[in-house]
Amino acid sequence: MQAAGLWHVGTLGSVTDAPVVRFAPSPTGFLHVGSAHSALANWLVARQAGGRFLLRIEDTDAERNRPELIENVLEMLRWLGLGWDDEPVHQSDRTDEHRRAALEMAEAGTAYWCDCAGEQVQARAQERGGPPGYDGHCRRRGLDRSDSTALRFRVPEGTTRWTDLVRGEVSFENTTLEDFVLLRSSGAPMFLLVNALDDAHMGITHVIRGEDHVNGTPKYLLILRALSLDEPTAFAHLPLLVNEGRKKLSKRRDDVSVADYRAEGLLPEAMVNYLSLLGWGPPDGVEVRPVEEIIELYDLAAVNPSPAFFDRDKLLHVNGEWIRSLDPADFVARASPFLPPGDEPAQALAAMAPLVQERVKTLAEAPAMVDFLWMEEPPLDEAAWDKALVRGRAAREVLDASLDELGRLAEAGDGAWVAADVSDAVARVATTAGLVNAEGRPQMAKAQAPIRVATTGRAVGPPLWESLAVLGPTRTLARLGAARERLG
RNA sequence: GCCCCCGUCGUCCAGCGGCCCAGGACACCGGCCUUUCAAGCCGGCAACGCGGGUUCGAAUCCCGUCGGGGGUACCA
Repeated sequence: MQAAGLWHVGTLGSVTDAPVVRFAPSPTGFLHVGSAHSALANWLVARQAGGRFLLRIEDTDAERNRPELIENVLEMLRWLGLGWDDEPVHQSDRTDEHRRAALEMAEAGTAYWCDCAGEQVQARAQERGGPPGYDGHCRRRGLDRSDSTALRFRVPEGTTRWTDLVRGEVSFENTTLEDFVLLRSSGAPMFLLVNALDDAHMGITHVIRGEDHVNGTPKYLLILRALSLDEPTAFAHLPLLVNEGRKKLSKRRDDVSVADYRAEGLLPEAMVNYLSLLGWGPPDGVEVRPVEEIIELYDLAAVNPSPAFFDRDKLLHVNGEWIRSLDPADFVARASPFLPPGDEPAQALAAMAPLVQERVKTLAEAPAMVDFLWMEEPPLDEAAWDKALVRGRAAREVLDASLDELGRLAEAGDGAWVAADVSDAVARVATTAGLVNAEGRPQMAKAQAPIRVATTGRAVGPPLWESLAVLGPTRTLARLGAARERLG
């Protein structure tokens, strides 16, 4: 909340009191976690200060543009709960406007036409042994527009600086900036031009984006100044999200698709919560908390400028906490897309929900915890069978005694039984099978193992008494009998 | 190469000149609890890159150095 005052610093008056921010994805891939991180920061700032969070689709690259991906981006933002204001702006709709501004610069002399081919530029750079990049060859040639000329910005002398909310003062000597291209020879406007123009057009007050845009910022600023357009009141360059090799997260190497995380059973609350923790931490140290609180506490000025490792383990931990905090009915509803179709799986999960919630880190893990309840023959973990039934001590005795004790309980129970009675019966089984400790107490851990594998197919799972209570006497006894037979 | 940014436990975050022989979280290790597995609780391991300065006093300020990253397209 301390940061609230920041919105007013350097503004000219009451008009810009509430921040106007934007998320500007280019539809060249699925929304990835790095973009989501930026989108979240923008959204938080807008929601915190009663501002507006706008969307702009940067679709000016006709080559790589994949319109169908726009829908993925929007869907993921919706899933994350990062709702936007107004209709998304499509950059490609404003091309005429962009071109007009570029021509205006050509007219004013702040930009000039250049017919150098890329190879020529490179060759000259190599020849003079200097740094690669454009050398200003056409600066004074006074070329006219043609279908083989690109428009380049005439970088002025001086120093370009700005105050970054995350990084403090940042400055560039303009001599280190090359005369970059504004308009391709095809007439298509370039990213930097379009980006700056559209931000001005949309009245963006706070440009919040990844650190990879730092180097483009002086050019962005220079363009706005050449056109006498209003500059944003603040910039914030967020830390990059990196992989274990400390490299920027990339689509090729890393698991970055938000859609994939959703498919893995991450809760959007957990995703947003975890993302907020990269580069920032709440002042009170409470990490897992509702987004409403994060909105209140988030502060760009407190964001750590160094790169942050996207730690899957911690993400999963946060997700586990969120899953455990869910109301059981809500948990079942959210996990249902991960269940096989039909009423049975849903009912099985509902019957065991609280016990399952405590044991999974993702929704996708839930079905395997209760599949023995709806499957006629649950998949058998051979290693578990071998350990508990073949090599396990007194396995036959346990099964025999179980058939006996649980059979008696079933008869008394008239088709159903309760967990406490199952527990008592297994205690008697342990004693019968000789599984007792020095004090003569039944060793429940040992006794439950063969029964668990025989009835659920696995060595681990939810508490057995409750599991068998839901499974019911008929199926429990049938499976115990089958296991006994298989053992021989 | 050049430009820019960054540098506290393995990882994320706290620390903004004395409260720090550095705190929390994840991971890891041990213990307790316990019908398995989890969860929970208790405990442990583990960091201020290095060198100079400034100061009575530096993780905190300055300089340098080393290291890492990002950018350097008629991609966005």
